[in-house]
Amino acid sequence: MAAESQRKTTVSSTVEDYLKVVLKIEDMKQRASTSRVARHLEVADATVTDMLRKLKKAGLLEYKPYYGAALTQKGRRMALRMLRRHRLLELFLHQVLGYGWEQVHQEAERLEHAVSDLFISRIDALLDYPAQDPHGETIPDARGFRQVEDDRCLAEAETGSYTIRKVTNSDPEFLAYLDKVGLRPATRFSLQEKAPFQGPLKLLPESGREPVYLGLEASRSIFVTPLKQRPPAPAPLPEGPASRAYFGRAGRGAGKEEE
Amino acid sequence: MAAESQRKTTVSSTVEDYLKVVLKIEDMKQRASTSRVARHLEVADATVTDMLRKLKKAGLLEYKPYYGAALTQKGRRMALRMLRRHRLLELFLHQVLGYGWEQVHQEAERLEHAVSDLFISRIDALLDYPAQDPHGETIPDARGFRQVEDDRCLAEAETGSYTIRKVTNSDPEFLAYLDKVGLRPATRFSLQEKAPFQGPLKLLPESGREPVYLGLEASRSIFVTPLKQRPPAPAPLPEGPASRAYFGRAGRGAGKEEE
DNA sequence: CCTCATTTTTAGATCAGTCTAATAAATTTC
DNA sequence: GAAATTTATTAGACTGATCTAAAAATGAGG
Repeated sequence: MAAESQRKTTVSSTVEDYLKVVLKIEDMKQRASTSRVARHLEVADATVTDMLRKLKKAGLLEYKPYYGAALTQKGRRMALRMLRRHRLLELFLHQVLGYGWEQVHQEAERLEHAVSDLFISRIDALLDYPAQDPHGETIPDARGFRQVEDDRCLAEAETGSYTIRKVTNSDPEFLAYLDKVGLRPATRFSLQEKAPFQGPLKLLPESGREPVYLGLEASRSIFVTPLKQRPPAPAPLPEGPASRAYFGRAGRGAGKEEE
Repeated sequence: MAAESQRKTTVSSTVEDYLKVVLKIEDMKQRASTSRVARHLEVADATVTDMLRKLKKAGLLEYKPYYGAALTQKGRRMALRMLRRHRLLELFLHQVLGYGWEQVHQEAERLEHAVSDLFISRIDALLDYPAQDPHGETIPDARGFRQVEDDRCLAEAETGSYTIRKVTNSDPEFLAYLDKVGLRPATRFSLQEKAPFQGPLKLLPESGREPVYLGLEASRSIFVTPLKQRPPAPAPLPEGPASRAYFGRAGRGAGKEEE
């Protein structure tokens, strides 16, 4: 092994949160500027400046004053580890403890800093090595690899038939609402109309009762895959809020790997 | 509701640890002196002095300088809440995630500060409202009541037949050893000899192969109930390290309630 | 290329929890 | 009951994470 390789640095849960946020911002193809990081973490800008300098010193990210931060290999590894923990925990809470999908985020947010690697590997096995969390987000594998999917944002979709792949919004109110109107990962629906000028979208969920009207802003956090005529198989996604049973499912979809 | 009743004070996990330790010391019928608390928490005495004064100010305990601390109602309620969380978590880790009984303590120690009340009530239900943790310790109920058992310490027992009720020691090495020689809660054994002058005890576990020799010190953390001739029913205690199934068991033994 | 608004950093402070070293109270021993 | 020992408290300092207010850099528009 080379000189300065994988020493298992242990960091505070605060540092873990900073790394997670920088990863999230980079994933959105944005620059991880001081103020952006501060907004996500709800702390003062000055606090972030200090912290970024500290994280740079620790080799977890690069930092250029007045510009912003970018994760290093090491920082990225740690951030992905947290992402994996978070999502596995969310799925565990949903599947084993019957949490609603609007409840899982908050609890996972605290647990991800507290559980051991053993805990994570046990729930991973218990859940049969799942690939998605209850919001449809990809769970990075133990080495930090993630499937890269090409799903598109509902806000940019044409009218037509789709399956919901993931919902990237952790606001409990919003998620509870989607759940109520029957929109969750793996749900099929048709997008019937898009009103112009930021107008609402009209969707018809497959279990087709009432049409659902959704604001443009809301539609930005819903990602879909187009349905190519007669869908071949039900989309592979865990489901059912209070199902206590463990569920199984192996194999991954097609797609590239990242990281 | 009266004026200054149950306002839900939220405290740091450090405070939770102090309260737990004071409860533990009081349970051992000892005075919660500064140094004793410091020893349990592995911090400097001076730190404890400060903290006890702070906890007194918060109404969580009484504190007399140069004497020590005693929990108030409020402090006791919080300490029992932590005890319940800790023990439920231990059992959960053992029963659902297949942790060995020597592994559960350390993980629960971190989780008890991180999980929500919802988490606790879900695992409580999942485990079917259990009364003992994997070490045989009583789990306080949601209101903070505990069964008071009259079991005696093996160190003070006469030769004869016993059932192991609980093991009050969280040292993984020690627990792994007991497990190896087949001594766990609910195990029946006969105490065959006690060597004089702090000498070892000779026990024969019911699944009687080899006799086991145990130092006097070790025997202090093992609590037993005498076996009255032909035992009527197997002792009620969850068991088996990697049993993934949920287990059920209702009802409580005879015994007084406390707190 | 100069000015103004925005963004970022610096400076200085606070808070919780901890430490060590020095002092003081309590207890034990002779 | 005075001296010695043990136990506890005070004093002063540090660390990590945060804040506010003031100063400085960036970059956009004229």
